[in-house]
Amino acid sequence: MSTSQGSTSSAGSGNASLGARARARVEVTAAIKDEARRQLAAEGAVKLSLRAVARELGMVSSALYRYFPSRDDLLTALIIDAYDSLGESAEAALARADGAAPAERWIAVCEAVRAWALGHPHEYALIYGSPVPGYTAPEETIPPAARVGLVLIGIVRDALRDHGLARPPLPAALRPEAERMAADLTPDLPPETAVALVAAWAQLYGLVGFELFGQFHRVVEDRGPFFRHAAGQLAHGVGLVYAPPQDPTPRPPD
Amino acid sequence: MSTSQGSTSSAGSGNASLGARARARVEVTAAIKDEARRQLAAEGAVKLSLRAVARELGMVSSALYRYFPSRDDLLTALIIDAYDSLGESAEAALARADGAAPAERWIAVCEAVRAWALGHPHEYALIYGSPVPGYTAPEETIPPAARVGLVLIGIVRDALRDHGLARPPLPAALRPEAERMAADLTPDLPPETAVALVAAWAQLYGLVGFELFGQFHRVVEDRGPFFRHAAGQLAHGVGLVYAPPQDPTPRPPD
DNA sequence: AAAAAAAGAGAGCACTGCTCTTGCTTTGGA
DNA sequence: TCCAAAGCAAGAGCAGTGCTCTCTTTTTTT
Repeated sequence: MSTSQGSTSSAGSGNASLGARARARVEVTAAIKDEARRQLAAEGAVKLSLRAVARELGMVSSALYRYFPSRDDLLTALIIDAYDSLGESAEAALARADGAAPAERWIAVCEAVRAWALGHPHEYALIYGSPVPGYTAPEETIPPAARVGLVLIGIVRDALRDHGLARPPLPAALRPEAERMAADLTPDLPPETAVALVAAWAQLYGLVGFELFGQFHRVVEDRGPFFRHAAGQLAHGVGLVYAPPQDPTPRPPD
Repeated sequence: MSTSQGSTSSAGSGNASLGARARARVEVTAAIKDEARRQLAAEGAVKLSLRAVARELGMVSSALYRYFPSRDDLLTALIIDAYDSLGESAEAALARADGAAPAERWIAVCEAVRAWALGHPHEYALIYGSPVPGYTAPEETIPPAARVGLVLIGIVRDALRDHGLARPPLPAALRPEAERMAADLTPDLPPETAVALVAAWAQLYGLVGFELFGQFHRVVEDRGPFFRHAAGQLAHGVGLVYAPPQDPTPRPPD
């Protein structure tokens, strides 16, 4: 679960070749991020206070600005780490499900996302909840944010190769956009699948968010089985089910 | 779109029978809410400042505490209004789609939710985004929060009565919970439908949230048709499609 | 060894939510 | 009608925030 999340994030690698000052810098930077992550996990992004972080680290608040030019930059660093941690969880789940049927692999990844979200609620809220107003995600968050999506795409790609895919029909109004999406995201997948995949991707976060943010309170109680079932339906929606392995390109049903 | 949203929310009704003081109170209360809503729409919940609201209204900040005992209480009032405004939009859309096929009515409501969200992004974030940490939604937000859900349930209920419903199979592990959910939420709908409905409900907010919070940036460009298609797939998922009108209780397919 | 770059410390600014005390005005009962 | 009680506005003040300056110390580079 907490694969790369804890402790001295990027400091562990080879910093022996660095001077004392540079080494201290990466260590202090990591310490700031760790303490900030602690406060984030404990109290949430809104209550994350630069002054409190500095206080906890025994430094004065202004010194912290040598490492992060603003509170938003600190948050951005945490966002990137959170995306990476979540992506790593998803990738690990996929690796563990190696060899399973496509729908099972899909469900495994969905459940990994859910588990990560339940284990890191405030970090999940930071990356998939309402963005802090006035804060616009900078470019460098985009690649880590894409990791889970890439995992899902990979599952579908493999399924197409190994088992074939059901292809839900597409309304005419959506066809141009669908082809654009397919070309941009998944060059080797049919447009119908690209659309279904993106929709399922978004819907997955609807399920997770509703559970996490309390919308299922007194509505869904036994949430594990419910989620698993819903994730299976999502898999079905992208065409991931029970297509005969011997027919690599089945015609769309109906 | 902005049906009950603007201006003097609860003040418009009959307050002629009230004394001058009481009348002033409802007026000031409404003015505070209106100005707060303005700031919320402009800057988001985090930047909503009691002092700024008071300043704008020409009063001193401490005076505002006579009307709302804390910032959270003001936010709660705004949350309730937002839920009601969204619910009203959904209900109005349903009314406009009167007579249409069940799936079309479903899509109309989904599109109303999306339109409201796009028109009131910060208010949407307030109610469906990450809750402000440390803030737990009080009881009085629950009924207004349920309005959209009730609209969706109504559509499905009508569809079952008038056209019949496809009933997706349910895994055994989910059956007890499904029956509990059906009994609590939709006494006249089958458990399979209750589960599918709740899942679709959550997934709808995944679609809306991803669009609103920028996750579709450079992924989905022509979002209107995409959303309409996805909403139609959700309708399909709850069994809302093309069942022969002459057979009121069809057996589940498969 | 001298110059330059980096880092920490502290004071200070403008802002926040919230509390407390001090007066003023409206209200309802005697 | 008078008067106490309640409601309300104002101001000062507390503890906290992000952030920016200046000044001093430490480390690195030339």
